[in-house]
Amino acid sequence: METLLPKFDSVFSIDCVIFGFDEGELKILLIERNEEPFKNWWALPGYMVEQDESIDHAAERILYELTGLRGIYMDQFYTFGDVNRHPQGRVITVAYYAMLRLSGNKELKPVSNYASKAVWIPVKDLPKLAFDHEKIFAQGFEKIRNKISYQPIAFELLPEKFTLTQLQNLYEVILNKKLDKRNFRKKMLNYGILKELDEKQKGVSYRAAKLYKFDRRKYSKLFQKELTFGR
Amino acid sequence: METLLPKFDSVFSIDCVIFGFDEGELKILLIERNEEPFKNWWALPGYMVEQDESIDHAAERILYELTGLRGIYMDQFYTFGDVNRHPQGRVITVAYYAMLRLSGNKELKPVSNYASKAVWIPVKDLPKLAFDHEKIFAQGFEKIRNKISYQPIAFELLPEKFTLTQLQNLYEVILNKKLDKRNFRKKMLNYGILKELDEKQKGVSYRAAKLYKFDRRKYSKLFQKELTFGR
DNA sequence: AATATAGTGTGTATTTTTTACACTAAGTAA
DNA sequence: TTACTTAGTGTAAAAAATACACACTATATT
Repeated sequence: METLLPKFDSVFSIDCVIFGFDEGELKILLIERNEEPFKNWWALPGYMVEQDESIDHAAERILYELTGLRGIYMDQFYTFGDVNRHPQGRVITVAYYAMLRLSGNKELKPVSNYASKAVWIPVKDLPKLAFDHEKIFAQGFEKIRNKISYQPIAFELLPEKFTLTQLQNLYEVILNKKLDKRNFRKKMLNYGILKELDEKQKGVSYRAAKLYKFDRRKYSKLFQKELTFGR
Repeated sequence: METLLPKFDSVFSIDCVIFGFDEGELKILLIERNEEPFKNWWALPGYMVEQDESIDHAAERILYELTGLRGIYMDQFYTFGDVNRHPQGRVITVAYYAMLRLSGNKELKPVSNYASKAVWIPVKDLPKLAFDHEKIFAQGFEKIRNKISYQPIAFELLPEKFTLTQLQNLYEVILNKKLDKRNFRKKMLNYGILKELDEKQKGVSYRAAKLYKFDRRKYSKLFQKELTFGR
C-alpha cells in the first residue's frame, strides 16, 4: 500500500537562540551569513534540516557547523510559519533555545562556510537581523524570562562556581528588575539546591564573596512538578 | 538576486489536540481517517498545510474541514519532527491545542472527505491512534495540565454559566487530584474573575447551586504576567 | 405529610510564604 | 590608618495556603 502513495520531501529549517552571560551582560550568539539571501547580514545560527535527521539532531548539528559549539542541549520553543518569512519560498523554521556558560571562553569558529563568523553580542545591542530573526529572538527572550521565574535555570548561564551576587545580577538582567538582596538570598538558599563551597572569589579589590555550586541532583528532585492547590 | 536562488517547496502538517468537557468527563476530538495511510484509523484532526497559508491559518482551516468546527482559536504547543513519523516521507507536524465548551452540542460533520467522521471521545477511553498521534496527544494533555495550574483557563471548557462544583470537578479531572471544596471556592472567588449570577441551576433533584459567569475583562487584567520575587 | 437523599454553602485557627527594611563586617588599595 | 567597596545578616508584619465538619435546602419517595 505504501508504495502507491506519493513520496514527500520537505524543506524546513532550525534557528537557535543561544543565551550567554558574561561580565554582567546577557549576550546572544549570532553569526554573519556568508550566503544569499541576506549575505553579510547578522542572523541567528540556523540552517536547513536534512531529510534523514530528526529536528533535535539537526539543531545540534547546525549549531556546531555554524559556531563550532558542540553537544549543546537545546529545547524547542516555537515554530514560525508565516508564508513569506523566507524569500525563496515556503520555509518554516523550528526555533530552539539554550542557555550557556561563557566561562572558559569556548572558541567560536564556524565549521562550514555558511557563516563567516560567529560572535556573542550583548542583547541590549542587538543589530538588525536577517529574515524574521528579530521576532524569533524576542520570543526566545520572552521564553527564558518566563521560565526563569518558575524554575531556577539561571545556573546554566553562570560559571560552575559563582557568588550569590552574580546569581542575583543575572536574575535582575533577565527579569529587568531590581531584587532585594536579603530576600533573594533567603529564597535561593532555602531551595536547598546550592552547595556552599570552602572557596572564595579571587582577584577582586574588595571583600571576597563565598562561592557556590549548583546541586543538580537536589534540583531535579525539587522540580518534578509541584503544582499549586493544596489537597 | 533572488531569482538566481533555488525555489523551495515543503510538505508539513498540522495536528490539533482539542479538549472538551461534558458530563463530568474530559474529552478529546478525534476523526476517523478516510485516506491512506492509516485509512479507517482514529487520529487527531490534522492535515497538510497549503503552500500559501500561514500555519496558524492552516490550523483553523484544517480543523474546520475535518470536523466542521469553525473559527476555533488554537495555540501551537510543539513541533514533532522525527524522521520516520510519517510512512510516506519526511513530514514534520506542528501541533496545536484548544479547549472548547461542548454545551450546545455543536455538530461535528467533516466538510472534506479526508475524514469519515469526527467524534468526542473521553480521554480515559483513548483508542489506538494513527501516526505518532498518541505521543502528540500525551504532550498536549501535559500542556493543559501545566497551564491550568497557573492560569485559570478552565472556563473555556465550561458552559457560559456554571456552578462552582462543576468548575471544581473540571480542575479535579485535569489535575487528577481531589481538591478541598472550601479552599477551592475561597481561592476562585478571591481571584475576582467570577460574576455571581442571580440564577440557579435547574432540573436537579437536590438543592440547586448558584450559577457563575467568567469575567473575561478582569481576568485579562489579572493575568498580565505576575511573577514571583517581590521587589 | 414525613422522610430520605444528595449536593450546597460556609468560618476559623494554624502554618507557611512573602515582603519590607538598614546596618556591621571584611577585605583591598592608597 | 583610613577610605572604599562589596559581603553578609535578622526580624516583624502581612498575605496566602492549608486543614478541617456540619447545617441547610431542594427534590423525590413513600
